[in-house]
Amino acid sequence: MDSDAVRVLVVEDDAVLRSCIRDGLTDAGYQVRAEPDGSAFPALVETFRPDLAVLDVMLPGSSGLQLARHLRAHTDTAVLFLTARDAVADRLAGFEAGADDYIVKPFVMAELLARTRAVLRRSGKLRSGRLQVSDLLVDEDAGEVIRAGQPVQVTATELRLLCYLARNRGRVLSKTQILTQVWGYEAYDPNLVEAYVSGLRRKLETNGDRLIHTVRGIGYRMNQAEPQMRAS
Amino acid sequence: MDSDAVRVLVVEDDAVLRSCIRDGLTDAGYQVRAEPDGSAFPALVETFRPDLAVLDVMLPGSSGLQLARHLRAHTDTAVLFLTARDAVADRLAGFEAGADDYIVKPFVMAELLARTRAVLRRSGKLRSGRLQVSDLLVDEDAGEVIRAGQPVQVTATELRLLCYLARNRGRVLSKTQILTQVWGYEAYDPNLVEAYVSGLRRKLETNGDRLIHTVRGIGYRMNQAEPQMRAS
DNA sequence: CAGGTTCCTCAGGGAACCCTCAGGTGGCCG
DNA sequence: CGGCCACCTGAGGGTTCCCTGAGGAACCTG
Repeated sequence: MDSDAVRVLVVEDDAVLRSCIRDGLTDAGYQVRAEPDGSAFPALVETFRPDLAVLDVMLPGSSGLQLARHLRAHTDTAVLFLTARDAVADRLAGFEAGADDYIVKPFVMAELLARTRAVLRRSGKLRSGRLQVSDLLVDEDAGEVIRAGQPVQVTATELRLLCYLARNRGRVLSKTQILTQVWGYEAYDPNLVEAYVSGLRRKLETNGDRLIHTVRGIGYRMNQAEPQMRAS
Repeated sequence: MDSDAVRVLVVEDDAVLRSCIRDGLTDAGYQVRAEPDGSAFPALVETFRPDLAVLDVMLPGSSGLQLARHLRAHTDTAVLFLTARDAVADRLAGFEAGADDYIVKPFVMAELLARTRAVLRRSGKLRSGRLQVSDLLVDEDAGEVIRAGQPVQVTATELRLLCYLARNRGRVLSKTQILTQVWGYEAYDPNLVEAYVSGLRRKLETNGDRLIHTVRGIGYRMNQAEPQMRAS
């Protein structure tokens, strides 16, 4: 359900180790996809769009090095190798293929997590401002709003307001609150908020459903994401 | 040329190892400053402005961890620890202090260089290789820009700006950010950035499509041209 | 030293945006 | 059912922001 989470793609043929890594990364809050081999790799990269790939070097079928080169050529995905081969030449080959880090088995999960965090921090993948409410995606870093897959153009002020609402989704926000937090005003001009909510609604609620709810006499509220089946 | 080189600050108390590292990094083309301890550290950070710091953890006087925290708090300098302590807890403490990588002695110079390159590439400090955004190809080393197969001549400043935008594609960059990162200014003269964006657009957007998007009230953004195949 | 290129500043025009206002709309309560 | 009040929304003025051509200063280059 955390679709604003950082996505990690794991490719490891050892089943025990694979589920171990998956659980560890999942517990750390990442959205994880674990594969036993690289057969579906290019397609997965397209659809899953991982921020980080944790790759075993020795894989049935194709080498992890090939996968890394594919990532480096086509994407900005970070690469972390995970291997039993401890020779210096192997490590150099890994970095040559574009790795960001290289961990030798056996390892402890804590170090994998620490290195994962370090790599993600450096590559700017630890997203701060990226919020999702149902089919609305607000990317504050990119200054971009996407509704049902379609990008929507909003102004700077509209974006600030939308971010504030999305961050506090599920809570009712008074107009005074909104004014002080979004505009920094002390003054109280409720119509300013009303006007901007109106503008946002016109741009976002094209298919009729209500995103920003009016709570009469109190303020506005943006609903939580629909209660879907929580698999995890 | 040399003032353009990547700067590396080494702090290592062992004299033999220190000169060994210095020579290796120097031969690799870096501008190196080597210190036996952290006594002059804050001043050096100010004047030398290193892109990367290679720190020994065990130092006479202050710990390398303290130096790393100082860097992390005040600068964007990358940190690479270099230590004889091989316990997992030590490594975790290193990453906790904000390290980008952690190498255990003894090591071979080739691996230090490989990891150095990986860290610098990720932190955007390395003028490495080619950046590709849709049909735009930027070769920072050769100072070459190719758009739709046709070479485009750009000046040195235009190239730096273009690289910075391409490296941070997908996110909005404020003019202040651009000024400090591309020009190194503290001052705020937005028109300087506007003028150069204007020039780049004239040279690059000859076929009408927009490469550099202006996000009014916020800054500029170069889109990462990837097919939106996300089936929700 | 002359010529060319590059870097930066300046200022005018134009467009986008922010906010206000006023009339319209719809819910709530007597 | 009628009045009141809160909310909605289209229009417009003032302002800010952005683009771009022109030009001087500084820097190579021959």
